[in-house]
Amino acid sequence: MRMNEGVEWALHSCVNLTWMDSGEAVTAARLAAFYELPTAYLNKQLQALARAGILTSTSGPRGGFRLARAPKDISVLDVVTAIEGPEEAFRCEGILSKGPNGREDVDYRKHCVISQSMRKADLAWRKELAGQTIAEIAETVEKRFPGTPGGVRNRFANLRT
Amino acid sequence: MRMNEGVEWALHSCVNLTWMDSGEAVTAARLAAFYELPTAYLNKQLQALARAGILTSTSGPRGGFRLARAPKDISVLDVVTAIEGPEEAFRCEGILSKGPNGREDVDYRKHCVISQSMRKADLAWRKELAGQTIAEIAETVEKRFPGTPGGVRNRFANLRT
DNA sequence: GGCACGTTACTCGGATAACAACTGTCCGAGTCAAACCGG
DNA sequence: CCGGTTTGACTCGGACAGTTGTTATCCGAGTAACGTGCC
Repeated sequence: MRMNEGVEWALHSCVNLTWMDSGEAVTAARLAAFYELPTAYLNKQLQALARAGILTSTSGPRGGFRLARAPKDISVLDVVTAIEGPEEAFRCEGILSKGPNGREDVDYRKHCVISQSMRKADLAWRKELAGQTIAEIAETVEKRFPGTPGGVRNRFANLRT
Repeated sequence: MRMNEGVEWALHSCVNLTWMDSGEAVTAARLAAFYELPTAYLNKQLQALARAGILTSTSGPRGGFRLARAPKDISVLDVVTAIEGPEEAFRCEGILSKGPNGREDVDYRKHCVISQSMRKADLAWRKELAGQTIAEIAETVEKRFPGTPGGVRNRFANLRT
């Protein structure tokens, strides 16, 4: 049960985009170079964020990605879901239907006690992620390292893509 | 981020073992036949549970698996961890070390705000799983379907491996 | 000088390979039970 | 009849393939800016 590496990249990229002057797009190449990541693959993740409505993408010169809405309206769960997909980690295949008194027409994802238990944990996880926003993360970073926003803008400006 | 299928199998098998007369071992073949699962692969998962100290295994005739301790002392998290391993789903690779002011000697798994946020959610998930025991699950099933324990013992007895 | 147009370079986007992990299978080492043999 | 021994079958355990999902890469469609020429 490993989470996609792209989740970490996407979260960091979203936080970095928070600090850009609004209206200024950043290309996938620059976002990748920022952390020395593979450009094309990060682009793939950014596409997923764009499809999910978290980013907007612009083609051509001066194009790139920018946040589609205010950072306070983007939860960590939004980003995770955009990359990982909406389905939960635990897969109830309903093996009870093969057991004694098992029925094919029963949705064991809803009725199986074990499935319920796992779902409960999954909901707790999602709730925690939904309670955190990109804005809060950016704020916390700014408090601990006040020079960060400027440093990030500076790096993007001087990056040799 | 998909969880191993073996987690579902392992949980159901543990609950079924709860209902066996203590001291009576059940072979991997029977546990697998119960839900029409691939025997050898389930055996692999049961081995993991044995390594984790959740089950004890016995070789030879009349051998098989049995619970290593009381069901109330086996949490769902124990089973999940035995199959999936102890590491958390989100992998912080510490990409901040490649960014501006990044340091190689800093453990970003501890200091990165994003990593902390993901870890917080992971802990909530684990806490939820740790709060559920195999005994509680078995109890809930017994309350809803009182005939289950007897039915399970019966099926194991009559199973043509 | 201003505007329209063609060119050009740049960017995303999806289609395509390489790799790793999960899934599934097989056969051997060890073990326990039963059968057998001798006393 | 009883105990020790041998045999044999049974079970787990780890080593070995097949399949799916993740990681990485490449090239084309579209686009916006720029330069050019015309009015």
